[in-house]
Amino acid sequence: MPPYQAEPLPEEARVHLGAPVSEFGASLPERDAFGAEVAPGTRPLGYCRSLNHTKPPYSYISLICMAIQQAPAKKLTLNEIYQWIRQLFPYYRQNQQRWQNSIRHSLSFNDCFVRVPRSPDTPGKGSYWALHPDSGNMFENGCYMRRQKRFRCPKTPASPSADKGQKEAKSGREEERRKRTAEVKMAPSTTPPSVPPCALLPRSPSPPPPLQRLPFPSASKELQTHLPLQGVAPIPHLLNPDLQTHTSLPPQPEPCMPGEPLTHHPFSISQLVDLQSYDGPVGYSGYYSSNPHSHHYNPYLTAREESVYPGDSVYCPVGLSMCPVPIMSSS
DNA sequence: AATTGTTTATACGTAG
DNA sequence: CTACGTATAAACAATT
Ligand SMILES: [Mg+2]
Repeated sequence: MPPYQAEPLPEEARVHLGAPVSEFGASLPERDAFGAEVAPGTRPLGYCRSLNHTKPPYSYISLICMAIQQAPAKKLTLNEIYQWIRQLFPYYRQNQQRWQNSIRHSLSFNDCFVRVPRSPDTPGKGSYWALHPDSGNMFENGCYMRRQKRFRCPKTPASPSADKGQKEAKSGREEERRKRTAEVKMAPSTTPPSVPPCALLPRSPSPPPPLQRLPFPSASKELQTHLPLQGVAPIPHLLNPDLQTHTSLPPQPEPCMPGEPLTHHPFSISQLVDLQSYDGPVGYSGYYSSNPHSHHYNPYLTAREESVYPGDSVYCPVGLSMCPVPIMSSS
């Protein structure tokens, strides 16, 4: 038996099939791609793409950052991170063993995440995870899949003499690289349906990242404080109704209040909110560029792990990339 | 025992 | 091409 066997049937399935039985027991209001509440039975017919969630264009690192930053306390337990992600992105309702392992790995491996000892004697396992004070805004460039440089804890291990960086002299042969796309996954015969317009249309033509604050689906204190051991809705609402209305957005332009001293991590996820419950290639309001002479990491083109179920069509905007691409069109 | 956390190894795609 | 950032798997150790 495989190490991890996929959930028999993604809890998701049921949810989408009508029974609003969230994994939290309570009837969590279903959200559409834009975070709008979907009344039971009100779902548009074509909406039922239950198991066709494409992988959100965010690295685990960025997801974790978002989760942590939206938390009032700016710190979350592992499980809370899981929940936040799972809640927001239906895609992560599948293969949990897999991505959760990756999440753990990311937390440990990356210096930008630091472990914060748990409160005095709060019941529960594991400590909190927070962002390293100096990690800053790691995604300001708008590339959520790959940072230009990964934050390294300034601490130079061992002798501070530092001197030359004792780089990982790991040169060594990179070995064979063939295999590769040996067998090109024959797409589900059926030609991938043309990408839904919304998938390509920059929702907000607004140029780069205006750093509007756009609060995340805050788990509101309710969750935070009484984070139910298990079995209760941790994240009451993903979106503030008023926020969904794109009409009135920026409540506060500043991500941090004057009162908030030191370490603030402006994530500038700006329009990201629109991606809540990212359920397929909903319009990624951001930073795709078709700039020909610049190859940028395009998650849709390079998704390693299957982004969708076999047989399901996958919408993959092609020829686009993630990063803002220095388009100084102005010039 | 299960969850949480650390670590090693491999693979992939892009940046330079 | 190599270097780097990331994804994934897996083998543990630590904790509850
Ligand atoms: Mg760490």
